[in-house]
Amino acid sequence: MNKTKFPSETWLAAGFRALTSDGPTAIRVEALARNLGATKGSFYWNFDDLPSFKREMLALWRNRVAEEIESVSAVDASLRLERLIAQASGSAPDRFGGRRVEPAMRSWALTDPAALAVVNDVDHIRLAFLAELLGDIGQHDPAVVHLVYGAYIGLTDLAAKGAVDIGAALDALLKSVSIP
Amino acid sequence: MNKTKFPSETWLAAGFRALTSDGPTAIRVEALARNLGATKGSFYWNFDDLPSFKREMLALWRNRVAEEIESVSAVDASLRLERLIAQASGSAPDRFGGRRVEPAMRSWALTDPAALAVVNDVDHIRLAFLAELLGDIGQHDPAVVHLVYGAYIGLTDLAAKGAVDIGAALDALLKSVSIP
DNA sequence: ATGCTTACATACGCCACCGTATATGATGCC
DNA sequence: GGCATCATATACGGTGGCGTATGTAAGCAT
Repeated sequence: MNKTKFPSETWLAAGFRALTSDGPTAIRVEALARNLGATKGSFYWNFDDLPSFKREMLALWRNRVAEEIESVSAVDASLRLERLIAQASGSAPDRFGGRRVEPAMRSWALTDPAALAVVNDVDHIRLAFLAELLGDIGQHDPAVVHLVYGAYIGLTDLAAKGAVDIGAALDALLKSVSIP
Repeated sequence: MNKTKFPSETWLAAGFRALTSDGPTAIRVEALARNLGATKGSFYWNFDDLPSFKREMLALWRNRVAEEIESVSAVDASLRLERLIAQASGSAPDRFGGRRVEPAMRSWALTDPAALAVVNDVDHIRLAFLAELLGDIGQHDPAVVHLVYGAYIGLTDLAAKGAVDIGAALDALLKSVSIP
């Protein structure tokens, strides 16, 4: 049997569930403890305090995004764009709450400077990679890079409420901006 | 001199300032009162309670969006798209917090069912209008309509943090999807 | 078996907030 | 000038959350 009933990963997963379902302010020690059937004692054993816990959540997400980009840049150059779209529109390999994480993180960034810093970091990582990919197919206009990324962000928001197919829309977009 | 020191519009404006700067949970009676130099007494004179106050905020925004659409649909058909872009990218005629209202509202909708209903309503209004405009220029693909709207949403989010020119990106998009 | 450490649980003080109940100053009316 | 009503202020009880301090049960070491 396991030694520890509530390891830090369990707490972090509960944090992401709270974030995606009820927003950043739902990340509260006692609420998480109730949901897990634990108490605050375990939380304060695993983490210094609530801000520290949030920092770990943000770092976790940032690393996951970086790994996703890495995994795409590892495939053959001619397949990267398709792969990127598949990853953006598919059921993301997201351990904590699926596609709803992206809107929740951006929402978080609107009010929390630490979250804003991480989201800005993530934006730079993805924009740089996207600029490279679009450059490879002859598209060098920075406005177009921003456009594609903006469309991705907006579509993840609309898709979180259903009724929008990210893949179809992004396909239409890339067909438009590519220079074949 | 004015008769009332803190009419309901003053409270609502403070509500929008709180929403755009610190998120929906910053809409709190005592915090608003502090910011205005008033006390809770005035708030509970003007509004039944906090949920009622939030309902008024949501209704106000919904009506403002509807008026914006109306104003665009009133101009000559050939100018509507340009006008729409100008309105989307320019310093919006927004009485409460400028362009930051849009991301804040969508953020609010992630956690509050009443806000979600209003945002969905607004989405339908704007998507219907956009489908009509794009149809006028021969673009009938629903995925493209979603794409353009998704780009608008995502770009308002990116623009709220600076570093992105909505107008340029939307211009590039419409150049791509139009069928001249 | 005794003691130390780990991983939690429980109990407490504190503060922020909501909503209500009550008080107070100003304004218009007669 | 007396009086009602308006608009706001003040005072209060109750809730829920944070962080800390303390309790406790199980594992391992010697």
